[in-house]
Amino acid sequence: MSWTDERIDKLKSLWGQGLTASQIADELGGVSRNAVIGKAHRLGLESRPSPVKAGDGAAPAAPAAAAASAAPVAPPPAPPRAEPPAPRPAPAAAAEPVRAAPPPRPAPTPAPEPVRAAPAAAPSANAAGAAPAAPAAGAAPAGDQPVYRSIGPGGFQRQQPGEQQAPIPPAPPRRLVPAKPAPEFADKTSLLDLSDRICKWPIGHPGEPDFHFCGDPVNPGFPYCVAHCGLAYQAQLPRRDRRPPPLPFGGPRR
DNA sequence: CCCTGATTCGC
DNA sequence: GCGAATCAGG
Repeated sequence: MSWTDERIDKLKSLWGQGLTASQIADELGGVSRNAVIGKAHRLGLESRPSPVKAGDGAAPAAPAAAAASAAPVAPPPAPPRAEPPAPRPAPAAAAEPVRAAPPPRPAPTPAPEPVRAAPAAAPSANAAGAAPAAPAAGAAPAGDQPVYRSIGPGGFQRQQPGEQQAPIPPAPPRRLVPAKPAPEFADKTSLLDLSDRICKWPIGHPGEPDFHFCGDPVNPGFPYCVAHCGLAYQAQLPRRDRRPPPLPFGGPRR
């Protein structure tokens, strides 16, 4: 396969839509993922966030590469690609990539505050109980008994060198109280209100004060109401048949 | 392991 | 110019 104008156009288009190189390669057929990437770069297409250099601008200077080519001439200090933070705003607006369109995932439950904290299972004896031999004031330990010094309400600390042990962490003086539903959410659909019959579409964001769920009756067979199904599900045609103007969502059930 | 994009380098 | 091989992070 060669890079005809058509194929190049398609590559540009798909690349611009955010499809991965693999997907584009599938779409085009006859080329490998590498070929797509190579071509894209040669075309000067805007690079996309790579898992390799995703993070901050920690420019990983001249990487391996040079290894193979036993470069006789020492490469100069070489400013490692002063690539600026690339303000890639992403087209987003119009052409939402049909495929990778991240539907506002039904937020996996916002973890409603751990009401019941750890059972405080067995931090093996907290303060009170296990402390070996509380030293009554001046109680002189007989013989080679280690000496303990109270370090507060949490426990004791050995004083003899060589016999060290992490002090027992004081138990948190907190009293755990069952969470009560904030009154201002009374009419909102909370996590606890979710069921098979009501729309679980999240409204707002977990952690925000007014986060709640849609709560409308579901589109039977779906976790969301009809309206939100429209947002959550988008028609996914077989690759071969996909065309730029994507069909409206809400296609027939599988 | 899988995936990803970037890069190199022989062709 | 092309793309397999390789790298490196998720």
